[in-house]
Amino acid sequence: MAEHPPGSQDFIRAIVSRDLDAQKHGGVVHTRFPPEPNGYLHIGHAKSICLNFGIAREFAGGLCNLRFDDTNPTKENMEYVESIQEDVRWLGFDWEERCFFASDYFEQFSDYAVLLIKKGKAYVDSLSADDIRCYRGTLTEPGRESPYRTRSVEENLHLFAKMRAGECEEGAHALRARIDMASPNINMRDPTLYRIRRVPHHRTGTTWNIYPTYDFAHPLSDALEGITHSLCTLEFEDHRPLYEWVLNECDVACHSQQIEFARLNLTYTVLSKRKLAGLIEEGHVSGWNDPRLPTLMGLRRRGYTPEAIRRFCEHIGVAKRENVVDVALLEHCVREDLNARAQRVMAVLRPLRVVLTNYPEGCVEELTAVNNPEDPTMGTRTVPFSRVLYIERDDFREDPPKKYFRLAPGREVRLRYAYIIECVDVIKDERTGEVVEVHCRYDPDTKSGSGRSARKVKGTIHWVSAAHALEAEIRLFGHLFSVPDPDHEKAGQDYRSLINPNSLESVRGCQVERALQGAGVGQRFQFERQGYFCVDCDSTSQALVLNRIVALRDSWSKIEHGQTQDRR
RNA sequence: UGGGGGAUCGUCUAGGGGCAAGACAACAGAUUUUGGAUCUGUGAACCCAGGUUCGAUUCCUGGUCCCCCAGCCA
Repeated sequence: MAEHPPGSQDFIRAIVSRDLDAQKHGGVVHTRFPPEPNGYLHIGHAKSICLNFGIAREFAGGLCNLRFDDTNPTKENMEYVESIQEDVRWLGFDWEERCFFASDYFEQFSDYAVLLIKKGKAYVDSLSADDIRCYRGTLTEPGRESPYRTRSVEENLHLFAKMRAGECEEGAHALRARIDMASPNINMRDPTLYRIRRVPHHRTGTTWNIYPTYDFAHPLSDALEGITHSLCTLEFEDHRPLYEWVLNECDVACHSQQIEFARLNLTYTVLSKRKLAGLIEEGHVSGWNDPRLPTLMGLRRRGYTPEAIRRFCEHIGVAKRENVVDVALLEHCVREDLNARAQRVMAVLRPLRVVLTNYPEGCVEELTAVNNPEDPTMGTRTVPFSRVLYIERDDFREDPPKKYFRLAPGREVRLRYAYIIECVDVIKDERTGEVVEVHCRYDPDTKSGSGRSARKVKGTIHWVSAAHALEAEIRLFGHLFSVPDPDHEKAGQDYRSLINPNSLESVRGCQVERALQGAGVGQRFQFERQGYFCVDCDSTSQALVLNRIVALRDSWSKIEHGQTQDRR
């Protein structure tokens, strides 16, 4: 069921509801997600997937097909087909037995082309591509009719057969719709229906020498599959009259309705295939699954959950106006999801050695820690505690600023799940002045959960027992671009010049809690006070590697930044 | 200066002749053994000008600005 309250569904669902109520299309809704297998899916595609599959799921009897729009063999291949299938499945959608390919319909498309020729609605043009462009006119001037426009039906049939039989060179001819060269809509100025491409197709091999264009194949594919609502992005809006023309002239039984919506844009990233490919080719990122990329494989590797992405897609809605969604909303959605599900664990990214001078040497206590305070059914675990610990370097300041609640000389903090400690000494490197170790005294009466001490301290910090910790590499990601709208380059500016040079920081020598022992690739954790992390595919049993999915909200950093600004 | 779309808080999205709603973000407070989470609160918008109307963000007219289209790409 739609989770949208009545009266607040998006305009597409409103149309579907209305059509269903009116018993249009026999009272059913049937959508499709129609990617071209020429690249990998990104979060913008997720919006379309969630829309199409979501509508099918929400309305009784609804169905959604996966359909590969594989009409251009020069750009497409099976690797993309497989990765797209994997991504759609991962996102949580099921096309059941309805995975189709436009190439499945090539024979029927060809029959329809012949039908159009016979009706005098299509002709073989022998102008070159350049000439066709010249004849097309401009935005303000009408086009001119091709000299080949008046060929006889017989000649058109004959030439089309030759094209199909592979007897013509690429570019020698093209099949065009005979519509109106003076149309103010350029798409209606005798658009190309078929072109010659003498290259093997990833599914049909060398059986075809001609391939239909999107404008011809798409409406017919929809008709053949019984699609009721054909959802696409705004740039196809002025193709709609052509979509209608093809359906009408081919006299198909099913006449679906094309509805356009605005594609997704996200701050601090790019979503165009061209720009994403550029980032990879030029080595700005490591590949299509680089965790900084908004590709589904990148987000998956980073640790994003399908639930979070689906929730995000619900949040952003569907409308016709151009939009740029704040990436903070995406981040909010993962946090919301992972807060409820991720096991808590302590991990120190930048270790500072702490010695508890009054803690017995060689003693190890096993302390009880809660796995997820949001979900008691996740139980507890035990964490080893001993005389030498690591804490976060950030959690100690020799000269603490105002409102800093963590450790500093003479100050007290609680160690999470353990004791209150007081800093009694600071050991520095004599040459660099760097703090290398902190000496503290622990108060045995303040053991967590003992209830013996009513003492309150302002801060609680995480820690790890030096002797028991595991070492790990942890990758921190920032935005890929340093400006919120890298797509709107100022004049003379290239999006590449807006790349954030510090979008990846790899931190080695991190010390993580024993509980991470044996964690498998893809497993997610909350590192207390820090964020959500996911075991990367580079991780091995010998060398743990984790990605930071997203940091926890950090109100201290805001306070601190505010303080530094005030000091100006 | 052709055609097609669009314009509501900083962002995204609702609403539709009669109090402009929600989410994210921001800010403030409560709470807290995660400066997390949670809770409460605050600030924040109808592109402009006319017209119709008791009343217009909504309807009408005229502007302005933004996006898309001249692939044998999708």
